[in-house]
Amino acid sequence: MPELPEVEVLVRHLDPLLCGQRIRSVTVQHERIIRPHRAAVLGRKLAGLIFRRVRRRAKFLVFELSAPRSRASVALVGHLGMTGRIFLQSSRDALPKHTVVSVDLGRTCLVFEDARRFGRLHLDTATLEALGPEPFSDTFTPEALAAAVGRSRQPIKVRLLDQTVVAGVGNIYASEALFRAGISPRTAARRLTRDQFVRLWRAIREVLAEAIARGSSLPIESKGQTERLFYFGALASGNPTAGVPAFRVYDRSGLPCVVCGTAIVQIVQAVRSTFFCPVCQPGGRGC
DNA sequence: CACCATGTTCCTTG
DNA sequence: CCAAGGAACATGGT
Repeated sequence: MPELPEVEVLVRHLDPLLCGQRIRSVTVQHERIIRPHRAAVLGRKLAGLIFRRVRRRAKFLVFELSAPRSRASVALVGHLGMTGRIFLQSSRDALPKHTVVSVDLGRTCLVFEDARRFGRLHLDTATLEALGPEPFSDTFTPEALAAAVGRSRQPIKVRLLDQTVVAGVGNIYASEALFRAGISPRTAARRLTRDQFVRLWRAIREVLAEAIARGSSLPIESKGQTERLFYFGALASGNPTAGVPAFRVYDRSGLPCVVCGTAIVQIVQAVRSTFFCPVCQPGGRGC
C-alpha cells in the first residue's frame, strides 16, 4: 500500500497508540524482513524498550524507542515494500497468514504483515541518510527540485522516482503530480523550464497533501483497518471526498481525462507503468 | 497459463 | 568512474 501519503497516515495512526507501550518480545516469522539482523539479536535488542515516537521519513517508518529511564534512543526502521501492512490487534487474535514480524506489547500485538515480503524492519538508519528532501520541508523548493533533477536526459517521470530528488514520491504520485503540472512524463528532465519546475514543485506538494487529507479522513479502527488502508486511494463512503476518483490518471488507462475527456494513455518507463493525458500533458520526447 | 502489481537494491551495459 | 537500463526479490490478483 505504500507511498508517502499512506505511510504518513499510518504513522499518525500508530503514534498515539504505540507511545508508552513496552516491547515484551519480538517474533520473526520471516528472517529476510529483518536482514542483516538475526532474529535472536533483534529480539534481544528490542525487548524491554518503550515506544517514544513514531515518525515518517520518505516511505520509511521510524519507531523511536528507549529503555525505561534512558535518554539513549534506538531507531527501528520499517519499510512496507509493495504489500506490507502494519497494525495493532488483540493478543488473543490469531496472527494473519502473511505475518512476517510480530511484536508482543502485552494486551496488544503489533503485526507486520507482508505477502510479498519486500518489506524491511531493522536498526540500520544508513539508508535514511541518502534520501533527498521531504516534500513538505523548507529545503524542498523549485530551485532544489531543478538542481536535484539535474541535466539528465532521463524522462522527468523516471527522475521523480529517484528518492534523492524528492523523498517519498512513488509510481502513483509521480504520474499524478505530472498530470497536475501539465507536464508530459516523457519530457527529458533537462528540458524542463523554470516555470515547469515551479508548477511541478507545487503539484507534488498538492497531490501528496490531498492524499494525506483523504486518507486521514478514513475511519480507522483496530479490526478491519488493513482493508481500509489498503484501499486507501479508492472511493470511500462517509468521507468528504467520497465519489471523487482518488487518482486522476493512475490506473485509468483508456478512461476519459477528468479535465478534457481524452483517453488516458499508459506507457512503460524504466520498467514501470506511467499514465498521462496526451492533451493536458503535451510534448515529451525532448520537448 | 500469462501478465501485472504502490518499492528498493544490485548488476550490467554503454 | 558515472549514468542509465533492467533484473531480481516473492507472492497474489485478474
